[in-house]
Amino acid sequence: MIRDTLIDALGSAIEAAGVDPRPASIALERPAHRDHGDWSSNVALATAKTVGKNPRELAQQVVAELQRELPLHVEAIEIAGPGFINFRLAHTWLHDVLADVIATGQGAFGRHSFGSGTHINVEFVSANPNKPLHAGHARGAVYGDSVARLLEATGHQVTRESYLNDRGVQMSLFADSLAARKRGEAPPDDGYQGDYLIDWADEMPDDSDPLEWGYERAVRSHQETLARVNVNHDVWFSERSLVAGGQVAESLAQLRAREMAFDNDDATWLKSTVFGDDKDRVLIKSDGDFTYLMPDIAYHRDKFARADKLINVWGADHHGYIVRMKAAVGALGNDPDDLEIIVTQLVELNRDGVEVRMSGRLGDMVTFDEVIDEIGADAARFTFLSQSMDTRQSVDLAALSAKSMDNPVYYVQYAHARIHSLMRKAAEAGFVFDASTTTDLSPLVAEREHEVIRTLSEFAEIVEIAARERAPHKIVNWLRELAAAFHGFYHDCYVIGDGISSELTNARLALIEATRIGLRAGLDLVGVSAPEAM
RNA sequence: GCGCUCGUAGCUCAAUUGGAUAGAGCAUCUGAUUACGGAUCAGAAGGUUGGGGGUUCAAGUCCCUCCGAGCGCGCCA
Repeated sequence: MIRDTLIDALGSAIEAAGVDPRPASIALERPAHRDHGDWSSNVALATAKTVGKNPRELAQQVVAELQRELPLHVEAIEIAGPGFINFRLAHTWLHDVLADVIATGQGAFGRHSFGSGTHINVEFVSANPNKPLHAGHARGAVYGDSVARLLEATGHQVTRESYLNDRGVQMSLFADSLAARKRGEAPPDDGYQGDYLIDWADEMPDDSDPLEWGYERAVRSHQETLARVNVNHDVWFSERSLVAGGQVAESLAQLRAREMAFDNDDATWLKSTVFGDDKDRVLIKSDGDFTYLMPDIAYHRDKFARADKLINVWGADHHGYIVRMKAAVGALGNDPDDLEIIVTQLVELNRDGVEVRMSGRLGDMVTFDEVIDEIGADAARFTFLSQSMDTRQSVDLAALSAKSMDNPVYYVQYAHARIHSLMRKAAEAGFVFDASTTTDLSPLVAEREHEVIRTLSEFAEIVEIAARERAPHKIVNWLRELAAAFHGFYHDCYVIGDGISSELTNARLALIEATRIGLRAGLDLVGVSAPEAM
């Protein structure tokens, strides 16, 4: 890769220039502005101080060494600003990139292996199994799944998991509410009021246990909804199974053995303050019941027995529990850093500028299914993944339901469909791209063509960063850039036609094939379909 | 009151984790096609990155302090 070539060259030049001490690492990045070349390094700036030299002077020395024998593809090296070293590359670089994309192929493009040997459990959704998923679950669901996709693409072994809170007061209330509906009565005042229970009661056979039947019905509802947006969990983990299997008791015994649990005021407490929590937390109440925390601890203990690292995707309203959950993990003897808790900020849903409620006890909520019905699975995934989970997201359903400019997913999918259309046209004209034969890429000299390849060249790096930072929105942004570069190319550069030589047609077919690979690979990572026609 | 997450163009959001002149889309205005799908392309305009101070070669990014927003703060789950 060109990146390694340049870093190696810089390293050698720094050594030859007699820099001492030598920098621990050499940064190489893509400048924000094209004027600053294709690649840039701030190594002179970063090193100057410790060496006691002026940054530009140091850059001069390094560049003088580099000039002795220019690295492959390098056309010019310049010093700019306070001491940046900028590399300007020949077109041959991009031709190599393009050939490499095609040789790599769709299945492997942008993939890495640095996660090999690490098993990560990604827990997400984990909604209470007593009502349909609501719109507020959507963001976390597609986010968790795309993080899992990114982890898989970087070599990790991944388990997608959802936790079921299937015991306790809420489940009894749920069963009572369902039973009441079955009798044609209103649910208890503190029960579940939503109309969905009327439908479920209708479906329920007369001789069924409302709790067991309702529980299974709710889980099935979650699974069916998630499947519509390409989310399929490997494990649906039952809280009841932990209690029944004795793992809660074992976990408590383990905490006691480690002197991380103690009795006080007729209750049993976790020493979470040892791990930075504000106060110790109750595990067993004075009435003898568990708090929610105790089974959660047993659950995380179980997950750690099955995976190396845990990722929990939580909604913003749960951020207050992060410290105590990590403390609990530490108390069990695991490294708290091996439990990564990601909080997704809320989504504000609007319809024509008016806010709609996403959840509510009375059942006046917008369900996840309704969102999918309204805007489609692809738009739902693309939209909810399009920005960082750190900030609150504002979404207008009316704008997204229209196949319009407000909806970037079509812009990207349209690029993919256009490529297939082009290939069909090319085939009619007798041109069929064949990846197994070498194509002469030297006719690709237009800036529009280079922009497409330059964007493709960034993909592998973007995938790595997106995976490490758990940031699928970076893939979404890259897809928009690639689509934009392609549409620009498409507009200015004809692939087939009277004035186009067969050599140029073949080279451009290679370009659009590589673009197709890129679009497909990126869309796969965010779980959005890549249609061949729209 | 305390804590967490934030505050970037009229709107919705980026910004390679400290890099060079803060970028896209939408909306607004102006243009482009006798050929491959106009769900397209090009251009213009739009900013004191909430305010103030600090750190350094360099700050939207780090620190302090105000202002504002969302969400939490139970022997509920």
